[in-house]
Amino acid sequence: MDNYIDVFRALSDITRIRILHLLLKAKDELCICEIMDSLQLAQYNISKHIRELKIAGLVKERKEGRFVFYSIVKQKDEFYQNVIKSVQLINNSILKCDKYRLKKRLKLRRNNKPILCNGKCKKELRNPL
Amino acid sequence: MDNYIDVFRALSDITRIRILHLLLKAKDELCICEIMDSLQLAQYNISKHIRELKIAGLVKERKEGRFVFYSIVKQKDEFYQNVIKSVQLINNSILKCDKYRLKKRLKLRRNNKPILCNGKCKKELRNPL
DNA sequence: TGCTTATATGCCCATTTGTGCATATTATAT
DNA sequence: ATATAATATGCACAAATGGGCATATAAGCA
Repeated sequence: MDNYIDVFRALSDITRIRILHLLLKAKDELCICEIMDSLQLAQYNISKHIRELKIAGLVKERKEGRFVFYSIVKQKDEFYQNVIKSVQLINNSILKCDKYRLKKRLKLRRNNKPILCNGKCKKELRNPL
Repeated sequence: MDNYIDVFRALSDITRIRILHLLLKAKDELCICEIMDSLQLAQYNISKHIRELKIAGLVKERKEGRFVFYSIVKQKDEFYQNVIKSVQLINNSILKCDKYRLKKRLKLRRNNKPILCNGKCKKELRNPL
């Protein structure tokens, strides 16, 4: 972890903090569609922000079928761990709402896989809130 | 400390990290002229960056005569303390050089006050390296 | 093969950011 | 008063940033 500036820059955006909080809360992998529904933001937006989190070394991906699952990178580096802890200490109403929507969204999983929103599944299903 | 984004943004610049490291290393107040000589950057540059650190709540000032002394804000807030710790964990050669120059610069103090560079004191004195 | 869904990316544009330069402000000393 | 030194700030400009939009890519399914 020698890209200190990149890490801080990645954290200097509210959307990226929201994404990290979701991933920390889930303690698991999330896919883009689940994140976008939880944050109620456009897909391309989430995708671009996650890319920056990956570049900063904060998030990693795992591809499975048509899905890409993202999760927090676990590092031994003390700097990294401190930074993650700082992120976890952030607390405000927006983050709470995000987590509430995530909870609802995760209930739509089947076999621990995100639902396929084929055809009739539009916004009604995606945004249970 | 609810301006999380501002704090991370303030830390996402190498010059500001260098300034914070000097202040942490000095464990004391430093004035602009000492910082600019240590970092070998223009005065207006340091001044502007310090302003952002102040806005983020990371640095405070104390005016005394023609000097303005800057120092790290001591906060009880856990988020803030974690962030400062993260900054302290950063370590690279640039920061080492800065601290070396600071050490030399501080030796020029008289009565624990920065030297006044009146007249003949030009770059020769200011940049002992 | 063709269709649908999940994700990524390229382009445009408005805003922000960092730096250089000049100059303003404030305080001190002569 | 005036000159000098320490610090702050306004302006210009190039570069980076984030969002919106359209579209590309890739995988699964009918």
